[in-house]
Amino acid sequence: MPGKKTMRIALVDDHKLFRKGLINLIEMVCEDCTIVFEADNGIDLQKKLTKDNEPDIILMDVNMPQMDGFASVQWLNENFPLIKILVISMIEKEESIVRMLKLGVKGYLSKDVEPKELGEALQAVMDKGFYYTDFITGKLVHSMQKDAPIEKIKAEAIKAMNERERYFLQLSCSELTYSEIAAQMYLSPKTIDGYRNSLFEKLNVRSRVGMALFAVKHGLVEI
Amino acid sequence: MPGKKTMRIALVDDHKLFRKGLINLIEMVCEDCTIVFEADNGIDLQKKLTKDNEPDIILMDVNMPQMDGFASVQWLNENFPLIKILVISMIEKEESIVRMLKLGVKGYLSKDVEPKELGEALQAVMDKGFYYTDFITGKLVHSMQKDAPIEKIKAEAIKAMNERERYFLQLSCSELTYSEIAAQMYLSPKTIDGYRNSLFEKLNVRSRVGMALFAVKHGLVEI
DNA sequence: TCTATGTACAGGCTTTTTCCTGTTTCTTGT
DNA sequence: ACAAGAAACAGGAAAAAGCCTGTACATAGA
Repeated sequence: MPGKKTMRIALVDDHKLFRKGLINLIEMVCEDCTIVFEADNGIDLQKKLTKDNEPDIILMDVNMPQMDGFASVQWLNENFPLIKILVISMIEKEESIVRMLKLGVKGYLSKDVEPKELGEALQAVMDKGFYYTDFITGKLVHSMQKDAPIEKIKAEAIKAMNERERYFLQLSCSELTYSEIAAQMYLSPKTIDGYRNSLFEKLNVRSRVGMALFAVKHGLVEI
Repeated sequence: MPGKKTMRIALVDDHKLFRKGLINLIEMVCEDCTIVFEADNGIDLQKKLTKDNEPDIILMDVNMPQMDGFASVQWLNENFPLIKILVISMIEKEESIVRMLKLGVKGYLSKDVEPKELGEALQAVMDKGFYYTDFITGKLVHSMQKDAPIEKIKAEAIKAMNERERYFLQLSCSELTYSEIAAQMYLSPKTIDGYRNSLFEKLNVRSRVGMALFAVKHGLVEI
């Protein structure tokens, strides 16, 4: 075994029993690991975490009283951005997983993870900075894809637009007035009136706000 | 070796030499694999792919003349949604990778992949439906995170809002007129005027469209 | 008690948006 | 050559949005 430098770990979970079990596991699978401290929730974490006892990795629960995992991760991002966070949760809802990943956590494990995998996860987070299982990756990819499939009706509406209309739609997603848009497109404001009216009908909206939101929702404009 | 049913594979790549090399590789690492056909690009694929020779997996290049990988995948999604697509590309730009993943490809390999890994990838796609390496997952996660971090100024703007303002902002992201919003909030339209003005200033926008786009961009409202 | 602050609201005004009903011009199919 | 449809444009007008200034009232500090 190569002499790896010791890994400093902290736990945030409201179930004391689970925490103790986890500590046992960690000590089993990882001889170079030190448990720096334990906390019951985010509030408790804020009290116990100081610059003198910064862990390398925090094992974080999601559901906790007072201050949950999301809030805790956010707080850590702002105050201790270098600490790597590994979520250990019973929640396997795609939404939670994706939300946590967006917050930048380095991994997401189920609470009934095998001890062996826990060790691998810790090692991976230390060595390459993250540990994402196939399950998590699958959720992630799925969540990316699901906002792609547009309902058929809308898809047709979008197809019904031509290039000029698309361009007009883009410009409408801004703080330009229609007069300014007209200038930009080298058209009369009255022509812009026509574009707006036909798009309102095609997209089934009643106002410029509705039109802009439609465009954003369906990825027709980047914001 | 368990008797796996034979795996039908097709290749789409404009480099004939590379295709031939790939076929050799596949035959080396996978004895149950059959090459159904090869195509030079998407147009050629459309000609050669029929209901009688549907492969299980298509190995797809990204850069190709006439009809590239993106267009080809899109066409396949619409016409042969069951065929699994494994991208083999020299392009490792995050944007391309993510775009392909959004289109639903089952894996993304580099052209200088080891033969062994190619075999594993094929097997994984057949068995569990996808094959995502750490590299790809990393790109994916990074691309999700990068649109999350809100510039500090904006973050402060968001914090500066109170509950009522947030609610007003939500209602503004609709086709309701301000009068209707006023009714909804049990306030006078004139008060709504005030809300709008203060939000315009806080969020640094000049129109309701700008305000709505801000809200969407920063996840303050779901659309 | 005085004062600053925040919230609700009004009048009055300009600009922008939205919605009509037309005209002209150009292209396209027959 | 001619009808049909589109794209560009106009006049006119109502509704909505946007922008001032200013008042009333409650409430939290000093």
